[in-house]
Amino acid sequence: MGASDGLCISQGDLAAIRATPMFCALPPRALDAVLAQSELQVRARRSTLFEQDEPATAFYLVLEGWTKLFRMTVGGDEAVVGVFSRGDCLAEAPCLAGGNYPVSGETVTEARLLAVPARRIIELNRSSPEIGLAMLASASLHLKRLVDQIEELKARTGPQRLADFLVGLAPVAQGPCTIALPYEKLLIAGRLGMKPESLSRAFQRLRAVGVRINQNTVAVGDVARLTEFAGRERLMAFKCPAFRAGCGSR
Amino acid sequence: MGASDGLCISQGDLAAIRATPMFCALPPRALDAVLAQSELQVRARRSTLFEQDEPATAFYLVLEGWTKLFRMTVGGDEAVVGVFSRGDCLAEAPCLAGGNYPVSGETVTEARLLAVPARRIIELNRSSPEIGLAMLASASLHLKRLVDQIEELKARTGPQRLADFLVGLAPVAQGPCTIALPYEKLLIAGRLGMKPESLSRAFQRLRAVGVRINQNTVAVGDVARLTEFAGRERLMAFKCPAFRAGCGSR
DNA sequence: CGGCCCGCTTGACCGAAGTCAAGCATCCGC
DNA sequence: GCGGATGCTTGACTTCGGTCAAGCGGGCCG
Repeated sequence: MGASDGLCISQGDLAAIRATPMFCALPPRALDAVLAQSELQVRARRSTLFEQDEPATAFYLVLEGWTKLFRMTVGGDEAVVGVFSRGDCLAEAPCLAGGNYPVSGETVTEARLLAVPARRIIELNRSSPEIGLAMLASASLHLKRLVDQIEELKARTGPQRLADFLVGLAPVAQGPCTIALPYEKLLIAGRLGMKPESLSRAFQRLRAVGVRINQNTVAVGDVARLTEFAGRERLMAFKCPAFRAGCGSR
Repeated sequence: MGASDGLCISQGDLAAIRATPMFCALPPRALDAVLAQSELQVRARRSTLFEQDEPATAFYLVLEGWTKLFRMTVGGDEAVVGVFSRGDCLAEAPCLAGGNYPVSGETVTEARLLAVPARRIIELNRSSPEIGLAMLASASLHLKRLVDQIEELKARTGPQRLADFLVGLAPVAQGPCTIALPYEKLLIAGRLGMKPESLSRAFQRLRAVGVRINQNTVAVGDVARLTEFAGRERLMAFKCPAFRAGCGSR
């Protein structure tokens, strides 16, 4: 809350900030003005950033660690809307639009964040209108991600969503690789819209397309094969004899 | 494409435009400037507005009729992302952010639309920065709607989603009412993330909470009861003996 | 009028995924 | 080391919802 605290941002963090869709188009003077208003926060795991339906007063840029956005459902379990890491921006749209947060936000690991107060940014918008467009660009990206998620939920099975998730994590586009799961399986399950039990079984099924799992390390035989599996038409994936054949112990 | 065509907008339409989250905060001079650049379109049913992955050059404001946003899946069927009517705004975020359309847009009935070219708006943003914030407000609303949809898909059954849909259409918050379905059942099914067959069955199940359907007219016994059903915890809805009892022919 | 197409409903069937319960490993404090 | 919490996996069972196929009713055209 201190006013002009000597906000000390490392060179590396600054580079990350500048790479953001939200800040990349900003002229340096405007960026400095934004940073001068912001606060660097270090948060423990499971720390609440904001809660759904609260008035949106600040948005966050993740510098290190992982955070999630989610909704509590009537049943008491949470519907995860997104999981974010370095360079991602949270809740900027409702914040600038002057509404309430449509979701709750929480850290899932220890995390370093940049908290940007809304009021000041709105004022800044008057003097440098690029800010408005930059935020719109960021919001537009979020819209796209949500649409992606809706499409996945509507048109793909659990194992396919998992395959897609792994492909997104893979360092190469084809050939073999190993992947370290970035956060707990419980959260991965939430992110993919299923229960932990289903995630377990989804991993089992992916053995048929060359995926081995051990603890939180995943070995992929061929990323291209995974990609193809993720995109294959619903159900066809399991009806096809070629895949059925690979299902036995091996 | 004619330049300064005598863009003739009725008083009623103008009122609708001013009621939009996107244009309501705009000073009259800026609004005039926007309208001067825009084009009034009358489209037949099933007319394509834009296609997914095309560069976004214009956004649309619906003045009359219905339009939908959707994605084609690999399997060939479409995942509906939203259905819009008078006063709703389509695709403004990617348009202003200078990206591609993340979805396809199409009219589902004959429709009257205002098409707003992107380039000119971006220029206008410089002289009146409120435009940026206004668009952000609109984008923020869309984000909220998408999150709502994700929550529904993840946490609710088909009949519950249908109940929620009907509640949104009902003119009262409690007591009996009748509702005319605004568009074809096929599209309703898509909007709710299910197949037409499942929609039929969902209507059947809602008989147990006092919903009767006849052609495209729905009679609701008590909207409050529907609302309660929509929010009830997953599965509980069908396990509860009180509801089971009402399931027989009656 | 008769034929046809289309949108919708119904029934039979099946696969996907949630629930419940048990089992197992790891990590932690005492 | 032990007891307990936590997170993950497995199995048996159930329900939801998709698929396929048939049937029905209305509108349209020849």
